[in-house]
Amino acid sequence: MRSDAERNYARILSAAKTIVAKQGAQASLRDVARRAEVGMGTLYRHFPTREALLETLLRDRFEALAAKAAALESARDPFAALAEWLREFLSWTPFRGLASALMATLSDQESALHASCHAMRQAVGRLLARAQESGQVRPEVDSLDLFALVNAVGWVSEQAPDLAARQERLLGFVLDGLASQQDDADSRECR
Amino acid sequence: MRSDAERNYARILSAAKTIVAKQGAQASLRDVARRAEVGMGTLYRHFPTREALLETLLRDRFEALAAKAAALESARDPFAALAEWLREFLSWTPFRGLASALMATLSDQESALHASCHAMRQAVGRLLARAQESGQVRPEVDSLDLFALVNAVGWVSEQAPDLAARQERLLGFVLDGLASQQDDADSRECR
DNA sequence: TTGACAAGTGGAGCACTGCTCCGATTATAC
DNA sequence: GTATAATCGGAGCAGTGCTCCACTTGTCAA
Repeated sequence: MRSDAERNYARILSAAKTIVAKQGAQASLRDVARRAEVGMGTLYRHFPTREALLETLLRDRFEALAAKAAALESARDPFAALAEWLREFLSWTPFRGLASALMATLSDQESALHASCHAMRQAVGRLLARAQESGQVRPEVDSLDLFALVNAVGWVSEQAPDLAARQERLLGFVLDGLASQQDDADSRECR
Repeated sequence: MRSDAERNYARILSAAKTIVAKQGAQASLRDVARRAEVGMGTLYRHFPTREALLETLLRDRFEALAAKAAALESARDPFAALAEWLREFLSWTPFRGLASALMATLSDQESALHASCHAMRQAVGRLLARAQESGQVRPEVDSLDLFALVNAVGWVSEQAPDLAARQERLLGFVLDGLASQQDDADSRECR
């Protein structure tokens, strides 16, 4: 890559990081270009779609989360490991619209983000399987359920500050819902 | 109201219903005006904000849901009543972006939608309280938790058709998470 | 050191958006 | 039939995503 191209690439990424953090995933790309002191053409040359830009911003973190999941696979308590990973996942909210972007990549195989978080999803899938094998999580839960619900909690947190403050609590409810249940609806009534 | 104004009001609402169902809450208002065969000025005269338009589209349904909640207050099994209401709530997905719009109204007291669904939220709050009094739902859950989680499930369903197909299932997990828990994390490990 | 030239740049331009404004129109009351 | 206030419609403004291409510039062989 030519040296000026490399410089611009870095400038764009840096500008995008700031602006996306402030305005969310729907930030104006013109604003990004402006802040990077670069033309629209240059921005689109380096990042042909908005998603490509977001993917580059997120890639490192996805890899780190995948690694974290891999490390937790050997933890003593599989359920606690799963819970820890989910908390870690949710603790990092770089911008509004992340949850939505992540859900969109599930069905869009072409998307840059799809490939980028595939490894992460696989790794957390193994965490889930371990928790199920140990009998701590309901067997009918699959990793799509898990991913959808944790993103749902993330989405709620994006909606308002007072909801973000409840994130831990909501995740707790969801985790309890995924955990193996001793009672069914009928026996619950008898308590 | 002048007769031509009344006619245009109805035309706009009818057009909005169709277009919002197709394009979601972010539908182009120009499209709505075009379909209603009305100028932009006319549309904005009747509905000064996009929210005002959505609110009018939703109002009837909110009232019906509030009534349904009120009716369920005398049900025999409070938990089943709550579950039934939540299922009813989720069964009606008039357009993409509804969940987000509803969450936004929570913090925005000025919004037309805020007033419009206040009664509904109060009614379902009473359903929740009954289920808690009967010991079927954890006492620490409040109606904001409930509203947030049910909207989160609704949001997930908006993201992809195969996720919409899991709506019942996801709601089930969430409901089990809100239900009174017999076991804590330690005892779960022993099973 | 100097061209040659591909690689890279930047911004004008198009079609769209939300929203405002105001001259033209029209339903209605007298 | 006319006065007039209510209503209408679309031009216009500032913004958006994205494309296109004339121009500039870094690189490298001569």
